[in-house]
Amino acid sequence: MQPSLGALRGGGGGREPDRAGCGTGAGIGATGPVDAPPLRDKPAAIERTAPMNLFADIRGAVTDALNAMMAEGALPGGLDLSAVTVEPPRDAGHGDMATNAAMVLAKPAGKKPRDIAEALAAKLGSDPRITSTEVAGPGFLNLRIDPKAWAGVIAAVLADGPQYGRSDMGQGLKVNVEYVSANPTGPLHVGHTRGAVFGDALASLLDYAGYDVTREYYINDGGAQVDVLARSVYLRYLEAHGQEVVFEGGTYPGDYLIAVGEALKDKVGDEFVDKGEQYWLAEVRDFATEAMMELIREDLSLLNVKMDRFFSEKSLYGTGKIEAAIDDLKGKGLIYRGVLEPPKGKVPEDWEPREQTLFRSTDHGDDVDRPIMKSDGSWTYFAPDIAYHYDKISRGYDLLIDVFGADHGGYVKRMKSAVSALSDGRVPVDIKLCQLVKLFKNGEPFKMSKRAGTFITLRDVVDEVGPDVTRFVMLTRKNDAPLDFDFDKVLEQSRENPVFYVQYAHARVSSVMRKAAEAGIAHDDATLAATDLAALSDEAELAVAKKLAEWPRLVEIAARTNEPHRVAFYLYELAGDFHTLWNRGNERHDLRFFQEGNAAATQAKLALPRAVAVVISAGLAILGVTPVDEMR
RNA sequence: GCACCCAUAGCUCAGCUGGAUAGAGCGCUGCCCUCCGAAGGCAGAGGCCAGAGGUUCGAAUCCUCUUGGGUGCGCCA
Repeated sequence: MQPSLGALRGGGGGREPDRAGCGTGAGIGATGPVDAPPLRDKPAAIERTAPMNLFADIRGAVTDALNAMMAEGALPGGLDLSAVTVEPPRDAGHGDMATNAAMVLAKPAGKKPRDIAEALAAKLGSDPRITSTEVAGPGFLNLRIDPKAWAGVIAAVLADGPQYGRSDMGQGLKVNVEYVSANPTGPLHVGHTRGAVFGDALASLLDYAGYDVTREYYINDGGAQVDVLARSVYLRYLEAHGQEVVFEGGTYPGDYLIAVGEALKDKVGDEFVDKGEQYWLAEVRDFATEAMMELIREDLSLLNVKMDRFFSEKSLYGTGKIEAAIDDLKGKGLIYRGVLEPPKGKVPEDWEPREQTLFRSTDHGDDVDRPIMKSDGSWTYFAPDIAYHYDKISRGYDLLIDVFGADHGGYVKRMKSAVSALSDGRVPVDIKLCQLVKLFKNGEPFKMSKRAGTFITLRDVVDEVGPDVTRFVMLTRKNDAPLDFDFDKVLEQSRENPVFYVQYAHARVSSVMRKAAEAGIAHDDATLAATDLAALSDEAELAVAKKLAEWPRLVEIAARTNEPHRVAFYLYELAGDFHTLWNRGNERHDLRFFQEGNAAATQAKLALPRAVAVVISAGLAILGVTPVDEMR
């Protein structure tokens, strides 16, 4: 396929800061520290029976044993067990799981770690799932797990299906994820694409982890940039009436406004021609903004991003909402008239002391107080955003997440301080910054045209590589690390390309299942789950089963840190373990999934690859990627 | 000047509320297809985790400082 990136869609909106524009400039982003976990004493909104989570189960066995030791006096009572972990050891030679219990409890218990470990080992020895225990290193307790337990994991995956890995960690807490929030002045570009994919995957991840998630888009339709948009559309409108127009500084010359100008002509005829701005500005602004939002919704739908709510900044004006939010702060003594110090070192040329209305954000962790009103009496960008977050808080969210572009790093502290002040510190807000996306083609930097208003859009990218590849690749880096996106490499079919590698694993499973179907072997999940899985004993098979056992744990870690990229990396690892096993079948026919002429043995072997497919599908669903049944 | 982010193998990057001998891909060297898709797999070489202190039983991870790179810094959004 020959890429057709030459046909760039023009676009405005590249100049003014845009809260979601990951690509609007070079920038190392700041991600605020993850806030304290939300309150956990609320009743769960949704009753869920958590699916099997072997690591959590074994941790439960460990804490039960520790509690018993406390009850028997082997340990002092009232120890805090929250720091006790059960993890896969980095070195597989150390066993299947390891707990740090003895080490973290040594000091508070006033005992030697190895003594605690020995006693704990004795208690755990009676657990049928634990075949051996070993005290090692500074006080680790290494556990070996009965192969039957791993087989149980496979059966659980097949029984739970896509629900395997779901967590009740979120306890139904309400979380609002705000993302994209691009200015309604043009189509979405590559930078927005990353924010859109990241926010959407994060929302899905949190849902999977048991939170009650709302996906929300804040429309910046209240500021000066929509006036610029209106003037730009007006020029296109005049053009549609046959006039020669010039796009001077501050207007958007992008082609995408031509159709809007024509549509405006169709609607109002020549009513606005040669009229003063005061006559048409408000109406053209509304018309243009609505057209841009329509465009943006279409762009989002190309990526299968579906918002629960679009929140208009404009709706905060003239409705008393901004005033109400500011009044709330005023009531807390956080609004005052004052003069800010000039920035040290680099003083702007036109700087002069000026009294303005300020928010005492320093009381809530900011470095300087922030102006909320301009000298002409209108609000700054910050003021409606305060009101917007006040609205979110009043809607009862337990946790807020904002996904911004890296160029909004300087905005993080004031937003956090505003939410802290408005909610009296009750509602945590985590602000995730997406770094820029660097485009490449054939390994060469893909330069955007210098011509004003020309850049690569979301639509360009999705048209070129498709929504699945776009989404997966955007999640192959941490949000705060810059991302290289090579139009050729992301379509390459090699291990280097994680999208392919994961999809290939899924396709291989589908291939085997097709083969089983052709041979007339029953291979539904219930049948496979009921087979004798004890036959799975090879190292490579157990490695895959162990990786499947980690999935519920991985989900919780990823959700706790608000880092959906962890899901993508996990799937890559799972696919790798699976490919290893697959290839081992070349030499060891007994490790093949399809056992020639032996339906029962084949069924037992098929359980594992089928479970792999289930988890890959579940993981890809979080990322918003469709699994494939065959590679083409 | 201040704030925030980043620094891990030659290159691109993971690294779990602090855990044992720091991992993967690419590249390099040597292997594996009469057999479920070799678009794959196995093995090897390759590291003072930017530097220096500190906290800890234990630090790539937390704190302080330094160096290097990036971003932001009163009526832009």
